[in-house]
Amino acid sequence: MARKTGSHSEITGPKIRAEAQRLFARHGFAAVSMRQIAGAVGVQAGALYLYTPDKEALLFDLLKTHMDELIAAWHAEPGGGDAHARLERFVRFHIRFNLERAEAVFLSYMELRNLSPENFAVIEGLRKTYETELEAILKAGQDEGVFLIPDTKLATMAIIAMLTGVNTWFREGGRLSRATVADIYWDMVRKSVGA
Amino acid sequence: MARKTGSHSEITGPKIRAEAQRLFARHGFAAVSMRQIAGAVGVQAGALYLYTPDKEALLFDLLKTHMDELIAAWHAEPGGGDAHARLERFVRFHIRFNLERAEAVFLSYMELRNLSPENFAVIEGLRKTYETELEAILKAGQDEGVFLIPDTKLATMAIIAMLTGVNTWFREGGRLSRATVADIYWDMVRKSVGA
DNA sequence: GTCTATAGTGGGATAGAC
DNA sequence: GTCTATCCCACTATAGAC
Repeated sequence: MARKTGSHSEITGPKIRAEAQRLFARHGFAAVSMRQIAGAVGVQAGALYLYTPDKEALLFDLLKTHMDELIAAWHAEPGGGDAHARLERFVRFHIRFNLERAEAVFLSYMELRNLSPENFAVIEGLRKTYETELEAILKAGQDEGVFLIPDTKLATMAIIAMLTGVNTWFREGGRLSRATVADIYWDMVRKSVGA
Repeated sequence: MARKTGSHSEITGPKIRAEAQRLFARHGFAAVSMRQIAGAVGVQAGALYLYTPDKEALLFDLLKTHMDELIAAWHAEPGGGDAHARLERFVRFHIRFNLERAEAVFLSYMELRNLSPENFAVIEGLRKTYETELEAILKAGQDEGVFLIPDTKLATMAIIAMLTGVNTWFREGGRLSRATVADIYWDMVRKSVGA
């Protein structure tokens, strides 16, 4: 434990990603130096290049992992039920998952500009995949006659923006609990689609 | 017109702000250099310091001006009417104004981190002022009995996030016109507050 | 696997000529 | 009011010792 050098590849890799995520979210990708990340991890800057080919690849890894986990977590939720029940599950899932990973969510909205065009396209594709999950629910509800939605594409974007917005103001220990916030947002979403 | 040097203080100042806004919005504050801004304006980097004490002050000026103009433009809108009519005006105003100033809106959400604590507090105060305008409408509607809102603070944040989200996907010449988008969003907002 | 040292580049800001 | 030139510092990434 006291030694300063040695083999730590199984510890250092995840630690680099964790500290990079924290620093990028707090100060912005361009404003954070590799030296800062190395300092937070407890290694020298050069050592980072054993784990990532360059700074942008580190960012891409964070965003890609986040999007993959988001989609996997949604697929792991119980399915079935009518559109009304599925929409409620989506709303509660989205708020819960995003609040649990506030830093990663923040990054995945703010730092897309710093990706190469190829990497940008990958993340955008995953985002689209996730949005399509919500749109499918809205379309199903429209077909079943339980929702009244003028445009399902716009409703998809509107609902996701509204739900993701919770991350910008929610503070642990504030006036409302996560559960209460989710209840209230579900009430607004439900009404907005005419259910 | 052909001379390369001379006095242009009335042209150069606004040009610096315009190019800085464009570049900051496109690449991010930290990723844009003073040399880049100067190049876009057509002057040397040193000349920028006749117009701004430093890079951060340039950013603050852009954000402050935007927030002042947003609030002034809202106050210039016709007032009066019941809460239902005032909410509709707010929804249409917000979408229209934000689409007209997409770069400034983007900056005012993305680059707050790069302000000093004092300057950050100024912008946040102005944002709060604007949000309070919407909250007052929602409270009035709740009192008049025309809205059914579980929590006016949350509804305020939800509606603003939803409306501002239009900027992330709207493209001129796309499937829907601005007017149609505003109609659809107004429909969703109206329903979400139980009107 | 991590270190030290450094190459090479580019950053913000300033001084002084014109 | 703008220019050129420059100070000083920080950055990403790499080379080579241990």
